[in-house]
This record gives sequence, C-alpha cells and structure tokens, in this order.
Amino acid sequence: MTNFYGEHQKAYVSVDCIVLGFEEGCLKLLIGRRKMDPGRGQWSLYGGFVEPDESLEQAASRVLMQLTGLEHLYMKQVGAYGAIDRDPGERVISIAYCALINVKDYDSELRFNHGLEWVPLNELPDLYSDHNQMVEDTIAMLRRHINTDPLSFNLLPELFTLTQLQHVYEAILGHEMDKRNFRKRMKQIGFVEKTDKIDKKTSKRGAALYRFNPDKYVGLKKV
Amino acid sequence: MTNFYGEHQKAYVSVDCIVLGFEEGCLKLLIGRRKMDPGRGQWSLYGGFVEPDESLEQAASRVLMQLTGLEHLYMKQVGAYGAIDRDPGERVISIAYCALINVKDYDSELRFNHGLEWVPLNELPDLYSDHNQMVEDTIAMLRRHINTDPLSFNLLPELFTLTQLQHVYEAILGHEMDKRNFRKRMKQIGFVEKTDKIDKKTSKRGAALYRFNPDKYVGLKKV
DNA sequence: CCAAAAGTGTTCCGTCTACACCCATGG
DNA sequence: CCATGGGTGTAGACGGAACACTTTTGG
Repeated sequence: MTNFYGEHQKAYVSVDCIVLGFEEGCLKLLIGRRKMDPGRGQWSLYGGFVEPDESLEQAASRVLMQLTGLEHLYMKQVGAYGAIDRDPGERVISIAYCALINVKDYDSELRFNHGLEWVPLNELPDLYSDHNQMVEDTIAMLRRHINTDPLSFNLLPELFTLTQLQHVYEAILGHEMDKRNFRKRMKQIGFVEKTDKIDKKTSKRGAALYRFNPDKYVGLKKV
Repeated sequence: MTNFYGEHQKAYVSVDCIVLGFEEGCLKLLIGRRKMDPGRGQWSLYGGFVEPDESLEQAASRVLMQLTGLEHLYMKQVGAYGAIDRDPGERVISIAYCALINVKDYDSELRFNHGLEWVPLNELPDLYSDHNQMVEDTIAMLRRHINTDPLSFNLLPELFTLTQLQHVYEAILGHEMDKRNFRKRMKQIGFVEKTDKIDKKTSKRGAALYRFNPDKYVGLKKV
C-alpha cells in the first residue's frame, strides 16, 4: 500500500453495538463485563475493531453475528465518538450502531458464553467510557424515527398482536398511548397486515396476529 | 502509550466539512480541487486528518478555522463513512461534519488562497470519493432539523429581514412557502425578535430587521 | 359468572394551508 | 405616479387527542 498520508497518525477504529430487545414490557440493552484492559470488568457495550477488509457496516454486522448468531438484522449508525481520552489506553474512534432484535430469536447459549445480560434501560449501570452517551443518543434517534421507519417490528416475532406492538411503541417513546388511536393509526399506515391466526396465550378471548408487510412499505419510502 | 490492541490494525481518521452558505437565494457548497494524491485535481470537500491531541469535533473546528478564519460556527456531525475503498490509496475512515456559515463573514482572500469555490447545490459536479453522498445526507439532516433547531440563522448576518429568513427555509426545504404562514410561524416560535432597525437595501419601503435571540430559545430546548 | 384482555367510533381542538389586498417609498 | 417589495387576517381542511363501553372465554 502506498503511503500517501505518512505525516499523519492512524487510530484504532472500532464499532460498538447498542443491541436492544423487548421483554416484559420494556426495552432492554445487551451488555456485558468488559473482558480486556483497559476497563476490564466494567459494564460495557459489545464492540469490535474494524478490520482492513470490511466496511463500518460490515464490521458492525460481523460483531453482531458473533454475538447473536443472527444476520440481516435491523441496524442503523448512531454516530462517531472520538473524544481524545474516551479509551484510556489508546486512541480509539468508535462508530456506534444500534440493532433491534427479537429476544426470542436470540440464542441464549451464545449470550451465556459471552457473559452478557439483558438489562432494562431504566436500570442501566454506569457503562465503560462514553457508552452511556451512545445509548442515550440511540434512544433519541429511535424516538425521532419510530413514526417514519418500520423499526418496531424488529423487536417482535414475525407474528404479533397489536397490543404487543403498542407496548413496543410505549417502551420506545416512554409514555402510554391510547389503544383506539394507536389501532386507528396502524390501520392508516397500511403495512401492518392482519393474518387469520389467533394468539390465545395472552388473553382468553384471543387476539388477532398481525405481520409487517415490507412490500406495502417500500411504496411509502420515497415520500 | 501501552499497546493494548496490538493485534488489530489502525486506520487514518479524517473529518470532511460540508460547508454551506446562502447567496443569491440558494444554498451553496464550498468545494475545491483536491491538492493531493490520490484524486488530485478532483472536486472535493475540504477535510483534514484527526490529530492525536484533538477530538473529532475539535478536528472539524480546526479544519474549518483554517479554511474560513471563523470560530464557534454551527457544526453538526453528519455521520461516519468507512467503505473499504472510499479512499483509493489508504484505509481512511471519515467523519462528516456540516457547517452553516454566513457567506459575508467569509474572508474571500482565504477562500482564494485555498482555491475554493461556492457552488450552488443544484449544480454540484461529481465530487471525490463518497463526498456527494455526504452532501446528500447533510441536506436530508438539515431538512429534518430545520423546524426544531435554530439552524437557519447561521446562514444569515446577525440582522436579517423575515423575507431573507424565508428564502433560507425555502432553499433548505426545496420548495416555496406562503409568506403569511411563514411570518405567523416565526411569531409563534418566539426566538426571532424584531429590532428597531430597518433595512432599505432591498426595498423602497424598508423592511424590519430581526435577530435570533438564543435566550428565548434555550427555554424550549428541553421540551 | 366473572376477571382479563380484545376490540371498536365519535367529538373536539389545535395546527397547517390556502388565499388577496393595502402600505410605504424611491425613482 | 407607479413599480417594487413589505406587511397583514380569516376560513376551511386535516390530523391528533380525549374518551367508555361491548365482546369473548378460560378458569
């Protein structure tokens, strides 16, 4: 490789994953105890370094794959973090990516092997370095986008009830919503479609199961 | 410096500045011919490498200072760009920052010395690497934020007429707006305040000059 | 038979949009 | 005196928020 920029210094570049799941009516973040110095033992997001043969997105996907065994997850760049001493040992620039996953799809053996925990967002401990800031920025971003992007479905199984979906909205937005208004809105936006299946687990009467229809969404995308 | 992460490779980290100004009723971008290899001679954003003693924000501010002689400008991170071959020679991760400046404040001697041009957004040439994408992402971000953040003032002198401000909105949003509705809205939001000065340059009757009042804004910030 | 969750419409209010005319003045 | 840009109000459309009762059925 030709050395074009020799007079400048390089830095380590990492990705950090803000992995969010939905369980017991609240948003939970996947965190673990840091296994390396510096900061060994502190609660931390899961991250990894960007290797020479991968883009930032690819690095984030790989890290997430190692972590969850899942591919093609919903991911979105949150931002770049580069305070001088954000890593106490070396200069590390980190790009934060958030991922929304269905907790049920997650192989809990993998989670156990990595020593990770699902922690409710309102009970977050102090995290390593600027990781709390990354989480905060992620939530702010989700709130801004929940009404325009089909985010919420990623936190649920393929089939879900409207009540479950509403709980996801409530968890992200941080406040309760009116059931009738919510259902009216879901009817309007058009890309949640009713199936003929019925869920009897959570109610005696049974609730209709719905599905996200991406085909009906792409039409709106360009607007 | 202790070598904690020795098994991983470092990369060059740069910042690229999307510098926007407002002139002749349209948004213009500050670009120049690239003065180094690779890509020498191509139209390009102005950028620079992040040095060991500065954060990403500091690097962006410094680069902008070198460029314009101006400090404390409105800047906002647009995102991180890290495709493997985005720089043909080396692995470079770049963080894009946008800056909104008042063209009149800009020292045109400096601009000349750097060989830079103000180019209307709708006449942009092909830029180096992924710089067109950065510009596109910037505009999308500005459109999302123009109604919530006090952006637009940064493109105008300290004192401005409501008509000028409306032209800025129109340039960013890409469509014309109704004069009466616009002025009504500016009255509502409350942080544009009328001064007793009058501008006679653009009209015979004279137009009231307004000023952005940050004090009245911070109150809204937390909402 | 009753507790528990599902499901369903209407009214009200505030916000956004469309729209047209008079004012002040320099030349 | 007239061309030019500055300045103002109102009525209708639309979308979001508030609000309560009936249905089903497992236990």
